[in-house]
Amino acid sequence: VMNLRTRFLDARRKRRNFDKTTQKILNEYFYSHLSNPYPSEQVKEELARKCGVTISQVNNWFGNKRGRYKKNMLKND
Amino acid sequence: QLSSFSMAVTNPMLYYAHPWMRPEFNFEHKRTRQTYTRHQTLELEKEFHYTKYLTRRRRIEIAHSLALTERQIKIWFQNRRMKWKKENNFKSLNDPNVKL
DNA sequence: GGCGCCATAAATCAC
DNA sequence: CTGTGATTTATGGCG
Repeated sequence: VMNLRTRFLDARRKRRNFDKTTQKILNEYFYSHLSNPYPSEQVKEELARKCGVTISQVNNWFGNKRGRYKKNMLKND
Repeated sequence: QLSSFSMAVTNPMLYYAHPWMRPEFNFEHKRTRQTYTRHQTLELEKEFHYTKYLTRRRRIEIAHSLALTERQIKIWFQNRRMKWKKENNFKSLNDPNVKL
């Protein structure tokens, strides 16, 4: 569609899935804080460090997780 | 019959264990997002390259020429500034241990 | 008192 | 086709 312009600048193109350890750490935090899955900036840094990813990636992960978890709840109650 | 979504909007506490799971908008007018055309994006990028901040007058001009609202232009520039900041901030040594 | 920054939602993209 | 990490529109709070 409009993917010619960003064809060389888009980080979506070189996306790789996180490894199992990273998934485990993030999921553990998420599910053990289901009542409020919004880590503080300090916790985000800690998670990023432990997972070996950037803060932005942690933000992306939680954003996607919350949205998709919510959407899934809606689909099957 | 009502879908679980609209039921949830009617009775949020009944269907959602935690507040953050509650939808932002109700079922009938659910939030949608307009994707801008290649031309619109291109023009906006061009303008951003010229100035990071828009005057009111220029904002009106662009809004008319691209068939977008002033609000959309304003927000686009805000988002673009955030992106710009993100790009140029991470360039300058903030990462202790990030691979490639 | 609107404007910019920020965290975030939701939709969409690219793989 | 599905899943998932990243990016694009859009909101609301606060300064």
